[in-house]
Amino acid sequence: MEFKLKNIPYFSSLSEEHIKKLEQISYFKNYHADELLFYEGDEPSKLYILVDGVLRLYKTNPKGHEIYIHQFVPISMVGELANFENMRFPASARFITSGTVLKIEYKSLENMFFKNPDICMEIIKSLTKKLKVLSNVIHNEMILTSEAKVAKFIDEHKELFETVRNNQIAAILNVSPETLSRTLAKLKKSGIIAIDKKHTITILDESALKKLF
Amino acid sequence: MEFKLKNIPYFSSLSEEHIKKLEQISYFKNYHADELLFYEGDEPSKLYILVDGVLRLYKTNPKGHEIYIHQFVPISMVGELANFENMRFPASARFITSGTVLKIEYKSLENMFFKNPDICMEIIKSLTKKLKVLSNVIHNEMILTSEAKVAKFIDEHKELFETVRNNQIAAILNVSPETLSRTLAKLKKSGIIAIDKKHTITILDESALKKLF
DNA sequence: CCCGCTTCTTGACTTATATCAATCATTAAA
DNA sequence: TTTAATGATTGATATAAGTCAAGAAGCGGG
Repeated sequence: MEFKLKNIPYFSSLSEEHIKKLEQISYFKNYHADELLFYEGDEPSKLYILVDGVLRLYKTNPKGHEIYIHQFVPISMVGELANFENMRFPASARFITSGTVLKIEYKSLENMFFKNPDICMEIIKSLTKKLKVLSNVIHNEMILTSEAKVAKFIDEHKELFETVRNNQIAAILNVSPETLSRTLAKLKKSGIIAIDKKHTITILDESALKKLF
Repeated sequence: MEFKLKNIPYFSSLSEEHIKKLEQISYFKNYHADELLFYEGDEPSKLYILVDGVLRLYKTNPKGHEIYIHQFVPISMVGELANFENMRFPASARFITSGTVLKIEYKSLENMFFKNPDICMEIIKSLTKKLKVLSNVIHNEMILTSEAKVAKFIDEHKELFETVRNNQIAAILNVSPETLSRTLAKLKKSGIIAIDKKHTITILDESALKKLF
């Protein structure tokens, strides 16, 4: 697939001239599934824009387990916090599918970039989106119990639930597969949901489900 | 105390004319300690700028306990996520000391505000700062153990440790007072820190302390 | 359709931290 | 200075979730 700078919303307002300049300080790179884009603790030097594929952001706890934070889909700016604040990446990023990122030399960009109000606006939108994501992570992980997390996930991502293995759902929810299994068993027993052989889920009592989170 | 719009960094670049307009859609309000500025779940209609006092941001868990998120000190923009994203406040805010906020009618502001590149820049800075805060909250609460939290707090906020009661430190760290007490006892016993009668803390083995988080 | 590999489930156990309760220590008020 | 109130410590117990292990179910290739 061929990617163009001007098709990226962040830069759609740029003049031909600016696009040219941007081309000189950036390039596209392809990644295959499971490849790391950056690792927690790395010093950033580039700003990333995900233009293709699914990129998972996660942290690693002292036991060496992956703690799921978020999954990016195109088109998303990635790693801006570390670049803007000149700090190390607070999390790692790994491709779940194959994908492509635009890598931009951050230092060169800073000047020409932040003067443009349209781009500023795009950055504000991107930062706000990310703030919302983190605010949600905090809510899910600090406020909700495992049962509440599962209930919320079923309510909000029924289709995802039916397409990915329980295994992966447990990873996304940061609960063990055993806990997920037990929680689902409990929800089934209390008549809130039903799951058939084909892993299709039916919400039998939506209000009871919502009450759980 | 008398507060002026032009002394607020977010607006320092505005022309006299714009300041006048801003004055028409904003006002200062004083709060006393313990007073709520907004409550989790409220619909926002105003953007807040804390110009005086200490404002605590917290969430409430299902058991009714306060979960500490962050404490704002002047000058900080507060509640921008909820306003920008047109969502309910994801947390509550309560004054710890008496304080003052500038309240700005958000809708009126939106137009004149986001056009100005200087203000955009300030907003980006503010959002980035907040992103860093949340990223840190996630790290502290999802990755660190209680012991690690305590160790990190001692390392980073020695002075605070010595001025506020253990009670309050426990609240800030989101651990129970008992757990804090036990953790401190453990650190003392292992010769990493010493605490005297006056609640003065001495770090005896800094590298061992840092290794804990 | 059967075999072997994953994934899922279930039970028993572990662990970190909260909770409850009693006592001790410190501070502030009388 | 004595006393009441508040905060800190300590031990015992509870709880939610993770871990380990074994068996069951589902699935993909021959």
